[in-house]
Amino acid sequence: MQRSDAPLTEILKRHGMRPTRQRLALAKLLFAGANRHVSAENLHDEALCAGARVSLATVYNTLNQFTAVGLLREVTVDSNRSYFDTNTTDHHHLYFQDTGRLEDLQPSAVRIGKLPDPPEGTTISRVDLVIRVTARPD
Amino acid sequence: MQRSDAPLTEILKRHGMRPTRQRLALAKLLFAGANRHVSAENLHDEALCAGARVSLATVYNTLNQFTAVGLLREVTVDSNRSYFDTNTTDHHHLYFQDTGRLEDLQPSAVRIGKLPDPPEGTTISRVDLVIRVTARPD
DNA sequence: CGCCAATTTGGACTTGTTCCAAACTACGCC
DNA sequence: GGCGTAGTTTGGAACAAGTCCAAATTGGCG
Repeated sequence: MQRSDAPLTEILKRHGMRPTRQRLALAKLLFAGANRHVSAENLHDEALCAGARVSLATVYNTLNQFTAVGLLREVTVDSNRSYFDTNTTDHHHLYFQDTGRLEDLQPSAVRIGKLPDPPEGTTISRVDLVIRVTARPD
Repeated sequence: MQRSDAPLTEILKRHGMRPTRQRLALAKLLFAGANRHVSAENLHDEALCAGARVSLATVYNTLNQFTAVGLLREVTVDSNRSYFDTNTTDHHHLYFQDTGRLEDLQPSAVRIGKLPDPPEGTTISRVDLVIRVTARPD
């Protein structure tokens, strides 16, 4: 509860969430280091290993709340599982179909040259581009 | 069983599948008219309404088989449900987040100007681009 | 016509996720 | 520092999409 949790506490408060033990533990795992891609089960396991007592239900709640306030972004690459990305800036993804691994692409790595106008009465909320790769078949 | 099912029968055979009553009925719904996007439940309902006796399990089997042989293509836009697209040519998608509606974009509507090289030992199997739109908030 | 492998099927099962009511806790107030 | 209460957490039930399975059916060939 000491150490550098202060900034995390601040972040949670700023988004209108109480800095509970569980949210802090998850936030620490998510935002402590480099950007990451996690699934709920995935993060739950990690939390337990790290000694945090958090239920799976809370992990789901928290991921959804973080996403709702913009701390996370959901990435749809697999129709059986949700992935959450700690990188909420504009970028695209590289997906290894064989392993399920997901990586960010530098925004500069992809250039979209032309997009259609959105249909009348709608606005573009996001443009997702996913490059799917498999092990070379040789 | 008469009429223009002959071509459908042919298509099934050509892909190593027996032209069963169920597969023919589903193929007819899928390939008779314009390109479509369907989910399993969705197509099952439609088949029942059209008077075809097909179980949901068979709809799943058939969609997966059709996809495996390249008659359909799976589109991943929603992490709770799989969509299948009868348009297997190269193109992208427009997704109405409010309604769940999915539309094809003309290949010419989007131009991807630059793509990174795939990592060593992998090949790009597909590049999926989805434009997500919502009702304009005004 | 009859056989056999391919197919279909209902129902059980699995997996990912949400729901719920009861227990717990952060935090403002005195 | 205790208290009260609204916000949180939780285990377990509930749900939904999809797969599996063993038994029944059927297409196609001889």
